Amino acid sequence: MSDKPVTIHDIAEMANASAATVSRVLSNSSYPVSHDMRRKIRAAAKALNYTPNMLGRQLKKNNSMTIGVIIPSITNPFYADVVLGIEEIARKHGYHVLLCNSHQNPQLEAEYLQTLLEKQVKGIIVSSISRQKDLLQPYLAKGVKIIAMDQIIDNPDVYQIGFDYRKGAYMACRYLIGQGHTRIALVTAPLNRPSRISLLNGYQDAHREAGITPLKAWFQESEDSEDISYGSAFEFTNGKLLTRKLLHMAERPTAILACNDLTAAGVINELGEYGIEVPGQISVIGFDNIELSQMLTPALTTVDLPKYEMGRFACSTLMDLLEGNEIRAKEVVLEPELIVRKSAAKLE
Amino acid sequence: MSDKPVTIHDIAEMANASAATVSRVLSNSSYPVSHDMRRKIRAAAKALNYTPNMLGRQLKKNNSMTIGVIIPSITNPFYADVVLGIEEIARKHGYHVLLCNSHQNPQLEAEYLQTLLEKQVKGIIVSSISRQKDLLQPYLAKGVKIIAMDQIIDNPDVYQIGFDYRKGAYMACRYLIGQGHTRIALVTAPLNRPSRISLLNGYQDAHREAGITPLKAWFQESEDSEDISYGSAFEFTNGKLLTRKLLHMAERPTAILACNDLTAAGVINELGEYGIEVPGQISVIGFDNIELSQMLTPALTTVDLPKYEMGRFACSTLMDLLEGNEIRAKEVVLEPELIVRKSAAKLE
DNA sequence: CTGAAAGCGCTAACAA
DNA sequence: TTGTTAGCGCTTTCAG
Repeated sequence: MSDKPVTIHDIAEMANASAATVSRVLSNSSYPVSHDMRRKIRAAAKALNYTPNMLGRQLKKNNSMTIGVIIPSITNPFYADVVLGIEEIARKHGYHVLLCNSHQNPQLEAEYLQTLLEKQVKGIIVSSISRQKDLLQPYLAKGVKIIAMDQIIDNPDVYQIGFDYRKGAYMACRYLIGQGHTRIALVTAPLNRPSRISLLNGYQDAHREAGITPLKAWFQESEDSEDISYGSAFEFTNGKLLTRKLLHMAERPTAILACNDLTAAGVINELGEYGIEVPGQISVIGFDNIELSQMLTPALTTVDLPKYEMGRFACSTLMDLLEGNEIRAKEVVLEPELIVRKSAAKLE
Repeated sequence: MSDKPVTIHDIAEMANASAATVSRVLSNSSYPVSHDMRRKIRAAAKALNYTPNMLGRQLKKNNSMTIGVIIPSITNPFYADVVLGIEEIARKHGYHVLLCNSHQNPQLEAEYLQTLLEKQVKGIIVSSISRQKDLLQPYLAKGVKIIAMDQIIDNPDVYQIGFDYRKGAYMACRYLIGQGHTRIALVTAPLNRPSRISLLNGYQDAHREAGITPLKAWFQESEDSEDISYGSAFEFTNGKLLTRKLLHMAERPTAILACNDLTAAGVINELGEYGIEVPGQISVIGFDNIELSQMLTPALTTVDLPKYEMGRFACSTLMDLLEGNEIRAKEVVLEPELIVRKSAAKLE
């Protein structure tokens, strides 16, 4: 099989043209080429079963038409949604996406960043977990455009797009309080990200506003662990573990807010194992509104975050940046929305 | 910011060396270079904050060190797992993965195939949904190595790796029959893929062997639809719809086997809405063993398919192929395993 | 051990 | 309208 691959020179020869002319027609340049020549070249290309070598073009044009996307894990449906949005926009602009799973590993994240640069990527969308502030500086210095998604990065040259986690948690708690709940627990993964801290703030704000002081013990944070890498089962298990702690307390809460739907699934599951009815005895609210949430029994009341839209928005902004268009805003915050389903109810 | 990017020539100048020598040390060639020269070049590279341009190297070496992966949708956790496995192996070999979501769209699949080739990818792992048999032929002719995953492709030049769906369904039915069930329904997405047909065969084989003839109406296949693209909600809804049909029949089944866990989730959900207890009144068994299955209530009894392993295996084989190693087998079938949880029980 | 030179496949001045 | 030429950044003979 594979002989020497066909190049524009082969086509040139066959069509009695020069490589330049071939390039002009095959790359759809606006450069004038006679109709006849065009035809001959197209025919030759087809006859030889020609496939353009983008490496050549890209090297010449210094543009790989590829963007990099770094996320913690594609196994998390939250990110799968985001990536879908990114990809859609990228495709529309003729860009490809190099997807990198950092597996919550800062080392890996740094490595990927480097490789992306070597691959001549001109733009990167990243949901970073690195706490290292200046990790991105060398890349920015080289002119790479960077969009931070979901996780804010403290750097004036980085475009930011995220959700209002505070407001989401605030809305959820307000809702519960409105339903008569005064004993609301917060079950969350470690507060090692700004988003999680905002979430806690929303929880506190809603309580303060209502003049309620929740027990310290109702705030349950799972232990910080490095290798969360593999799958959503980790979050689920967290939800179970923390719920168990809650149930072993003298003063049980009547409602539980979880930092995400996966965790909420664990909460509900554990409550089930203790024979506690949801929402009859304890109400549960999740966060994210991934598709899982409607599949649970009872269907999960949760805070929707427009994940797909965030992906689209992040990528649109990046495209604007790369194409030299005007940018709307350097910092964008997307609004959450409370999705009322069946897992939270009025306190009797 | 971004001036002219730094090249090996800049380094050569600074280190009083030639570009050739710089290349040799920076690409870790085994070519002999004096220790002193090495040091100087390394120092210069660091001083100039040099980043190699892989496009140059790859064009020269005619090897993009990238493989392509085409799957229906990353939003389906089944594929997310597979991709994780692929990526792990690719990384180990210094390869990158260009991930493409075909969205069940044969047109898109064909486009991606083309782009991958243009990007000089030398190997592709594909879970194809195209029914067009000779789609891959031109690519194979150009020497691209292709691995078909999960969905068998009828082409002797394509390496195949898949699951024994027949056996999985057979095991599930055997189990149910062993539990006293004789009225087992099969709820499935359209039989437009070989895997689904195998699944039906397994279902039939188990029945035949037990001397049971299931009602025709217990086989419920959802309607063929083109744009399933977005998310797992589609499968879930399918499960609900088909279950509803089942429940409106005079002769209800006592057990339901679903073609995948997402569908099974829909089945359980719909049964719940009808006030039917699982597994008390109707048993349910899923397929795939995605993480969702342990989060459902009741925890789903299901047929595990080693997804992650399939990804690893597919990629290992591809790496062997690309590195010119001996290949173990052209066709590999991975074994399913029944995971007994709580959603199927003895018929009282 | 080091360097000069050619060239991977393509595009873009510049000439004709 | 077409062709010639000179690279994009890198590797790799082939000479020294």
